[in-house]
Amino acid sequence: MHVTLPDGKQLELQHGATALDAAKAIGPRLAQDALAATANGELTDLMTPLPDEAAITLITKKKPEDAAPLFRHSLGHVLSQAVGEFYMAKGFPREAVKRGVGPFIENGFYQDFDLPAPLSEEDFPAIEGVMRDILGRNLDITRADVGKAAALEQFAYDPYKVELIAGLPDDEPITFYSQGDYVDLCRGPHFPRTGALPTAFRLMSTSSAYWRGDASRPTLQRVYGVAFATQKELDAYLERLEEAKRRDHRKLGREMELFVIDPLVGKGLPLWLPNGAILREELAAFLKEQQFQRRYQGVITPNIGNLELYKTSGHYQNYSDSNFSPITVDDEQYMLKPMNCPHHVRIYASKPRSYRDLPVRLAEFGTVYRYEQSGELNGLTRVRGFTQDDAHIFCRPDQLKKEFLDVLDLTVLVLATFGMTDVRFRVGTRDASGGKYVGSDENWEAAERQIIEAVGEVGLPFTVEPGDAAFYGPKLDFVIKDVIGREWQLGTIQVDYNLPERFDISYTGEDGADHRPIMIHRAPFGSLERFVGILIEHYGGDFPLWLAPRQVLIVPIADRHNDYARELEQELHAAGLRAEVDDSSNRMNAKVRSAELSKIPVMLIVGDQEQAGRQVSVRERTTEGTRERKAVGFDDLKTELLERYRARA
RNA sequence: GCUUGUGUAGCUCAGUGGUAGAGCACUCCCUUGGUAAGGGAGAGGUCGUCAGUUCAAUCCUGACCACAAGCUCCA
Repeated sequence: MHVTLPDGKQLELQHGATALDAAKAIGPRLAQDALAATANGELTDLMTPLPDEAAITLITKKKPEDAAPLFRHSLGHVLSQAVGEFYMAKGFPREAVKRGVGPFIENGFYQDFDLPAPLSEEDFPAIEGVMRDILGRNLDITRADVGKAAALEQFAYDPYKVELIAGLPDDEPITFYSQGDYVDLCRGPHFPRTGALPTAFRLMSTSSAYWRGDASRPTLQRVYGVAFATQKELDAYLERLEEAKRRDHRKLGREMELFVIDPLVGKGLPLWLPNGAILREELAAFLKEQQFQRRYQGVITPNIGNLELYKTSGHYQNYSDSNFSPITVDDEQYMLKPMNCPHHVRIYASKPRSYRDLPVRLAEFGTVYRYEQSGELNGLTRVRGFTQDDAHIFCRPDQLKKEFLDVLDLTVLVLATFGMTDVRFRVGTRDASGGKYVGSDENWEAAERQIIEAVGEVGLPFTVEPGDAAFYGPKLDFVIKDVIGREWQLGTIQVDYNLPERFDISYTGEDGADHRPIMIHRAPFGSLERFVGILIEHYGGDFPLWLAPRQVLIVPIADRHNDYARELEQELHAAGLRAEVDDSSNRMNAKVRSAELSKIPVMLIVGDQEQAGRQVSVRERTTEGTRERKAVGFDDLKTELLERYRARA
């Protein structure tokens, strides 16, 4: 076989040779330092046979981070081994610990266990201790091919492994990786020995995980760990987690009095406090202005609807699990509205439509209710009652592309307005097998094709995810990462040929005949709840002036300046700015501190000097830090603030 | 819904088998201070809920409720 090295040098090795063989052929020193390799661009380990034509690079202890997935995976095995030893030390037999899967993940690894007694996070220091001990033993990690029968015999005690092995093809060898007396079914790749693994790891949490992700199968206990090549990287990662905690919208939401979730009202049903309501209203006003310019028309629809409506739309049948149960009134059944679309369709159908009327763009901040599983609820980002910035565009086929592009343009504008750059565009299409979709194949294909075309035309990077479509049509979602890397879907655009058909809506064409309109569903924010939640974390509570619930705080230095301060407050308020006076008996330093902690963007400090010349001393929070200006004319400042407010800066 | 945790004053958290404490916030008094904490006093708690064990439970046990992390799910 043929191996090409990064410098272009060629090696001729025996068939089945490994990266270690290649390293040995180059030199004994390299063979000693090598930890992993890439073959034709893919990470591999030192013990797996190379392909017959391989361009390889060797990864040594100088740059272990290049092989992070490998050491994370190996540390997962070390965890698995350590947990086994931990339970044996408690007197359980070796076979008592059964294991699900244990892959590497973004910053670390996890391992699923079926344990004889639950593991708690208090056990982590002890288990980490065993792990470090295993690293200290410097066990060789070896790879072996075994036959299926032997594999089944080896893991006869472990039903999970048996199931995994049984699912593997009969004729291909099954690989095991071992270190010391620990053996696991594994495809690899791994580090060559436990002593080479980084010690910068930490066990983070446990959780339940369904065997094979299936809620009807047994629950396993999953242990998560993070691991990095160096302690410095681990520390930086932990610091990021701390930062995420500081920015957590649930914490800031309470501190800044934006919202509360009151169990007496109901879980997943947030109450917007005055400060939060301001945020929400500012966002709504921003979008309404845009929609007005783009010729949308506002509509308002009720929060419940007749069950027949949702049977016609298909929401009732297709999403029975996530609807609130119907309410019976006078022999009729009603349901809390899970979607605004059916209502908007009926508004479209409320009068005959001509091709001249199209497109019809109906917009509503519509509140919907969905029964989310209790474990899914999360602050504002996952709730049971929320308001979508919804709109439905009914258009002719020849208008579809232009309309879609306009919606895309609006969404890009929204994201840009908030400086959201780490956004992923995801095209959700049907998956071939699924039966939950309504409508004809040709409609689906046309819709999917047009979304992909339009997105391509705008030049946005996107991924296509089969199976991610709505039941009535494919969609384009905007997905943003929060501070700790969790992804949240924000806006969505969906092309729908099916609801118009289900509701049998039409327009009269130029030819005098009836034609079927196409619907676009769109929500640039997605939901106001989730968007505000993400926005709080995005800004860390430091909102720009236009969004800040408390914009200006006037700080009188002594009581004798209170009247002047109140006078300024009156004027700012009359001009439409959210201003307050801190007339408490605190010292001015304390007032400044308290305003800073409240993240109020503009502070006006007034004392004798300012009062004499109708001036203010300005202290502002900016992304670059504190900015101070002394002796600023109040009227100029007011004009400046108003301009910034109107410009949404 | 599942697993592991957590639940004590508005917030952040101590604490004990003999019915509770701090800091901040709040109220009042003193202080009138020039860009991140002036001083003092006071008020505030059914120790998540309901059962059980006990002479006695905030503490131990159980169930429930809520919350957190993750899993599953997300029109």
